[in-house]
Amino acid sequence: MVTLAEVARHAGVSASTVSYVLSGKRSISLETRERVEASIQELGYHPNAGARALASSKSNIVALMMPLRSDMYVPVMMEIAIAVATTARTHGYDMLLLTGDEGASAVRRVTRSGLADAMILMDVELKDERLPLLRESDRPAVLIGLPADTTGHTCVDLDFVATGALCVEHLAGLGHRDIAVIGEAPAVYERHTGFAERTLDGLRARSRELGVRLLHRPCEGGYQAVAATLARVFDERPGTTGFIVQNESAVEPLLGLLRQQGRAVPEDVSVVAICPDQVALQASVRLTSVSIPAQEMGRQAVVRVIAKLAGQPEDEVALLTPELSARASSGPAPI
Amino acid sequence: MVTLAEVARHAGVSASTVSYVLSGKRSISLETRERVEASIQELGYHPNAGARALASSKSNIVALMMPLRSDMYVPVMMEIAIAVATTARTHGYDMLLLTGDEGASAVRRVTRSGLADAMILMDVELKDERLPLLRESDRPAVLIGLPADTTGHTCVDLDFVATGALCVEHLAGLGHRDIAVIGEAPAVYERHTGFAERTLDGLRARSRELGVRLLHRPCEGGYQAVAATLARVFDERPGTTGFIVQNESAVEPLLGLLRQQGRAVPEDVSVVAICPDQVALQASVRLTSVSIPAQEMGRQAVVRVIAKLAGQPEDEVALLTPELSARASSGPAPI
DNA sequence: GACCTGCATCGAAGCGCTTCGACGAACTGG
DNA sequence: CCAGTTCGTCGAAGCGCTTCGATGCAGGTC
Repeated sequence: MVTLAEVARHAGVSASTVSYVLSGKRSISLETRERVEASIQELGYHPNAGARALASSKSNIVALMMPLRSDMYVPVMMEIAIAVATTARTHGYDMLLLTGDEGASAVRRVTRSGLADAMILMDVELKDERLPLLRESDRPAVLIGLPADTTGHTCVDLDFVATGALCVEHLAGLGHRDIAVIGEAPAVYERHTGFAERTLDGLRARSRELGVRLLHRPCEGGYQAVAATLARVFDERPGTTGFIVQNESAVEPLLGLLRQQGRAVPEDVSVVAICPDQVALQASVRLTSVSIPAQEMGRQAVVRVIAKLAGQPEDEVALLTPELSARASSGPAPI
Repeated sequence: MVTLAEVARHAGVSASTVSYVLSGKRSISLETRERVEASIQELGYHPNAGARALASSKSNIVALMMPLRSDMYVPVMMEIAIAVATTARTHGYDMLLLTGDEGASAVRRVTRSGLADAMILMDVELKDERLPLLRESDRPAVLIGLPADTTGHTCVDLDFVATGALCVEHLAGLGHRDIAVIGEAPAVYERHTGFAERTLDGLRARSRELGVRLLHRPCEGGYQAVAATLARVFDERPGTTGFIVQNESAVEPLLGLLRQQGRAVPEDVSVVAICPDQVALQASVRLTSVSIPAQEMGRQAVVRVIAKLAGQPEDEVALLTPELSARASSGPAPI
C-alpha cells in the first residue's frame, strides 16, 4: 500500500504538505499542489481510511439502520437504501448497512466505536427503543418516519396524514360515497408503525369532513388474504365504489379479483393506491396513486444528516407533500 | 469516548493486557480477565474502529457492491444484501453497501484505502470491468454470479443451467410438448448477464434431449409487455401448453391474462416460474417454481469470503443445486 | 533598513489501538 | 537446587494520518 509519506518523498515535500493538499485546509502554492497531485496519480495513492479516522476522529461513514422485518414493503426500503448510499457518496461518505436483527444495541456499538459519524434510521416506530440510545450518543442522526415524540430529533417522512386525506378527496370529488381501505397487515398496526396510523388518521378525518363513509380493513398481502378481505367489505358495504389500497402487495390481487367478479375498473369501482410510481405503472390497470417518494426521502435524510455533521443544528420534522397522479383506475362514481 | 487506556487504569492493568483480554491472543489469568471485563462493562467501552483498523490493518468490514440498474429483480437483491449483512455480523464484520454508480473505480478506492477487508460483488456480468481491478488488489473477493472466465475467482451462484433443465423436465414429464419461455427483459440479454444466458442454455439443451419444442421470448415486466409477448407466442405456437417464466415481474400479469383469455391454470396451460418462494406463494395461483435461494447465496458468499480472509485459499465455483416445488400451477398436459 | 504581515512549508506530537520482545514468578525435571 | 519452561503481564514501538505551532521568505510600509 502506498502511504502519505511515500507520496511526500516522491513529490519532494513533507507529509503535512501532502495532507494539506488533500484537505485544502491551508493554502498551498499552485506549483507544489500540482506536483503533489501528480505524485498521487502516479503512485495510485488512496489515503488509509483507518488512519484518517483515527487522526481526525471522522470515519466518513454514515450508518443506515434497516428493520429486519419483511412485512414492510421491500422495494421502498431498497430504493431508500440505494438513494442513501449514492447521495452519501456525492458528499464523500460511504454507507454502512445495519440490519435490525442486532437490535438497538447496534446503535451504541456503531456510535461508540466511531465506526460511523452519523446514523439514519428507517422504519421508525412510534415508541422506538433505538431513540433513547440515539439521544445518549452525541452523533447526529436522522429518522425516516416519525416517532411519537419528535423533540430533539430530525425526521424525514412523507406526510401520511395528507396522503390519506388526498386519497379521500380524490374519490369524494369523483362522487364516491362509500370507500373501503385495504390497509396494511394487522402486524403493522400492532407494532404501532407511525405511517400506517397517520394515514388512517388522514383518511378518517377527511372522510368525516367530506361526509364520506369509510371502512378500514387491515389486510395481509397475497391473493387469499385480499380475497377474504374483499368479500367481507362487500358483505358489510355492498355499495362500496371506491378502494384505497395501502398495502402495495394487495394491489394486483385486488385488481384481479375485481375483474374476476365482473366489476369493471374504473366504471364500477375506482381504485387509488399508495405506492411507488413504478408499481402504479406496471399494474394491470394504470393506477391512480399517491406515490411514495422513497428516493427523495433517502436523499433528504442524507442531506440533513450531513448538514448536522457540519454543525448546522436542525431539529425539525420535514414532511414531504404527497402528490396524487390520476390515472386509469379511478373515475366518476356510478349512479 | 472511553479508551483502552482508561479501561486499563480502571482495572489496574496495562493497556496491552486489556487488548489481549479483548483479542484472546495471549493467555490471561481468569482473575485479571474478569476484572478487565467488569471494567469494560462498567465504563461502557467500545474499541475505536479507526484505531483498530490502523493498528491491525483490518477494518472488519466487507463491502457489498450492488448494481445500480433496476432491471434486476429487486427483492432478490434485497434479500441477498440483508443476508450478507446479518451473516457478516455473526462473524464480527460490518457491511458497507456500494452502489454501482461509482463504477469499477469503487473497487480500487475501497480496497486501496483499506476501508473494507474484502468484497462481494453482485450481479456479475460475463465480461465484468470490475474483475481486472479485483485481481490487481490483494483483497479477497467473492462473486455472486458467474463471469465468462472464473479462473482465480471464487463464485457463488444458483446453477442456472440445471434450473433451466429442471423446468423443462418438469413440464415434459407432465406431457407438455410445446413450451414457451417468458424471458428476461431484452436489456438483460444485451448486457450478457450470465444467469439469463445460462438458464437459456439449460432450457434449450434439455428440451433438445427430451424432444420438446421450446420458444423463447425476452419480455419486459408489466402488463402491457406480457400481453404483447403472450399474443405473439400463441400466434406462433397455438399449441403451447407450458410456460416457463423467468422474469418474475411477468408472473402475475401472465396469470391474469391467461385467466382473462379463459385458459385455465393448470388444466389448459401449466406455468413454472423461476422466482423466490415468497413470490410463488403469494401469487394468485400457488406457483410451481424453482426458487432462487437469495438468502443462501448471500450467506455462502460471506462464509467463503471470510474463509479466504482467514487464509484458506478457495478459488472455486460453488453452484447451488436448484429445487423445484410442484404446486398448483402445473399439471398434466391436456390431450 | 528595520519592521511587520501573510504565505507556503516543515517538524513533531499525537489519535487509540495491536503486537513484539522482555521479564519476573511459578513450576518442572534431573 | 539450579537450569529450563511456561505463564501472565508490561512497556514501547509503530500503524498512517491530521493538525498545531514554528519557521523561512517575499513583499509592503514608514
